[in-house]
Amino acid sequence: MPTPARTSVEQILAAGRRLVATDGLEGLTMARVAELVGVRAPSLYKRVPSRAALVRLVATDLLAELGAALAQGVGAGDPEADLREMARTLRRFAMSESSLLVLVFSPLPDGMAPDPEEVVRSVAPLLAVTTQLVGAQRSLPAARTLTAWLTGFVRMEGQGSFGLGGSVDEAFEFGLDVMLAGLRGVAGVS
Amino acid sequence: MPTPARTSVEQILAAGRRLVATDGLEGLTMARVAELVGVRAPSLYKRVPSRAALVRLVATDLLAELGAALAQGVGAGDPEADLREMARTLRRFAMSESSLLVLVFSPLPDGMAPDPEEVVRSVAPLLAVTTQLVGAQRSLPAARTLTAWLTGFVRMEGQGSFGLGGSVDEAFEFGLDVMLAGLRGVAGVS
DNA sequence: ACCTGAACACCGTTCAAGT
DNA sequence: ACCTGAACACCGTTCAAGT
Repeated sequence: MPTPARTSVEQILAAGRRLVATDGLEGLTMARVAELVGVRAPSLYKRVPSRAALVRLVATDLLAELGAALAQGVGAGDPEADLREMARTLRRFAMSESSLLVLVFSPLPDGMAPDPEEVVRSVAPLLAVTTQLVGAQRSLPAARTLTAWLTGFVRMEGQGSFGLGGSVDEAFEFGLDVMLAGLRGVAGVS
Repeated sequence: MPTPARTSVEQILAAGRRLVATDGLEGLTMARVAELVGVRAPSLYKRVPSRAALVRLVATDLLAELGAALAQGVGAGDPEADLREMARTLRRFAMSESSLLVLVFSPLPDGMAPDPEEVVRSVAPLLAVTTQLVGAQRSLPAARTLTAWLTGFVRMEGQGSFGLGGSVDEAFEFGLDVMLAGLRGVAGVS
């Protein structure tokens, strides 16, 4: 006699996301997720193969959101303006979801890292802009330089690692100036 | 009747470090540490207040090692050469201890992050060089730009996030060129 | 077909009891 | 003074039993 489903992957995902946001990654336990969706822990395994898979689901979900935000701010202006816009968008996103950042810009145990395909997709807008800036041959190292700086920066900011005082806003804009001046410089030498 | 100590903080620290290196942070459990040092888990609490404190100890230890390596390569040449040297030293260190990287360049749960004082000390050589490059007023944002890029890069490399092919060595040297050209550029405008 | 309680092997941590 | 077994409250996960 089939009994009706009492929850769904969507509900479980939302509960997982809420727990990571409020209590960090270690706050996402199967028992607490189950409680939030109104079911017992073993039932979760009908929808999700493991806790690691659930973490991965939340991370991928978050990354897709970031990718959508990035893609939105691209297109109109010149490449430098586009890049500034995207960088600020990424930082804004990271700050608004700072408690979830651990899922996207940090190393996760095996099996919890977000879907690599989604990673590539979310970074695509950045790669498009660097191609315009430094040409196709150098676009890959340029995008890597840019993403390394960006992810390093937002992780440090989200973690509160800027402990020496001074304006973090200023440091971000300064960094943006350095990146653009530097990309201009190496592009000119080519 | 006092019984002789059967282990030490040093042994416990070494065991913790070995476990993180081989099995990641989650592989460091009190039971396994105890087994490695030849004691039962409860005895560890005579030397170390908690697992979190032990993780923090390992992280601080590792960071001190990095700081020593950085300080070593500084001094002789011009500031740009010093910076290149230090950047490569940091990357080499990160690669050689890639499995321990999670302790130094990643967000850790509260209470596990390395001693902030040690963080400041380890970064001091970098700050000294950026001061020479861009002047005292801009040295803080410059150092932040640099460390953001460096930590972002080594974390991505250690995590294997450079999945699109291409030479990672080249991307690092390219990034170094961008940073130096960029710092030169903004310094000139001052 | 889904949900449940019971169970298993693990955690970190505390503590009374031994020496 | 240090070490230990036992215990506690928690994990993730499996599974037979219920509906």
